[in-house]
Amino acid sequence: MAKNSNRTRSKYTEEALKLIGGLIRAGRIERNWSTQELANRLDCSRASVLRIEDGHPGCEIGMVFEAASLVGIRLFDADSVRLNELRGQVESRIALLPKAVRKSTNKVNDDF
Amino acid sequence: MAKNSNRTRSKYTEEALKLIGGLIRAGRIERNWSTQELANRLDCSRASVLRIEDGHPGCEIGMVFEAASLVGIRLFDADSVRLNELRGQVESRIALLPKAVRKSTNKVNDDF
DNA sequence: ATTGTGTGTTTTATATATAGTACATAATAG
DNA sequence: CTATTATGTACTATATATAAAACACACAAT
Repeated sequence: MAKNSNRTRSKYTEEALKLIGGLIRAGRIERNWSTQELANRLDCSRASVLRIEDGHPGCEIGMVFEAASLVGIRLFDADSVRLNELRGQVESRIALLPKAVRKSTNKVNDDF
Repeated sequence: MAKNSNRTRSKYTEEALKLIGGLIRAGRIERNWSTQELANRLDCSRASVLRIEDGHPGCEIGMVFEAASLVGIRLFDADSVRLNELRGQVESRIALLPKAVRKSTNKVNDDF
C-alpha cells in the first residue's frame, strides 16, 4: 500500500488545521494579497494556497508554515532566534533521555 | 511541472519544524514508545515517524499534528474547545473582510 | 451593460511522500 | 558479556499532492 488517504484524525488536529488555514486567509486578505499573489510569494500554485487556507490535512507542513510566516502569523509566538534557543533546549533534553526505548519485562503504564 | 522539491524556506520555518520534531521525539521517548509504537498509533509507517521527528518539511501536516497530539503536545497551548473558540473568532473576522482582494490603483506597500 | 479581476472547481501529468521490507549498527536488559 | 531489540538508512512500488491550465461565477469599477 502507499499513501493512506482515509486516515482517522483527532478532532483537535482537524480544528487546529482549520484554525491555521483561517488565520492565513485572514492575514492574506488583510495584506490585500490575492490567492495568486500569495502563491507567487510561496512559489507554489494557487490551488495549493486554497488547500492550505481550507485546512487540508495532506498539505506539506513546510508550505503551510511558510505561508503563515509570510502573512505574519507566528505559530510559536517566537522569532527565529528564540526558536533556535528552544530547539537547543529540546535537544539537550533528548540527550538526557534514553537513546532507544525498550520494552521492560513488566508492562508499561500507558494510561494517564 | 509537478511537486517542487527544491523550495526555498525561511529560517523560521526550518527551525519551527525542527522544534516540533524534537518535541515529538522527546514526548515519544518520555512515554517509552518506540518509533514503531508511535507509528502504530498514528497508523503510519515507522519511516514517516522518523521523517516527522527529523523535521522534514514535506510531511503531511495532518500527520505531524496528530503525532504531536498523541504524545501530548499542545501546539497551540489550548484544548480543543479553546481552539474551536479561536476558530469561530477567525471566521467572523474573515466575514468582515472583503470577499475578494482587488488591486488598488496605487502600488501596495509590501516591505515592512 | 461591459470589462476586468478574484475566487473556486475541474482535469491532466508528474514528482514525491508514503508503505513496506531488509539490513547494519547501536543500545539496552539480563 | 551476550542476546535482544530499537534505530537509522536504503531500497521499491504505489497513491496522491502538486503544478498548470481552463472554466464558470461573483463582484467591482468604468
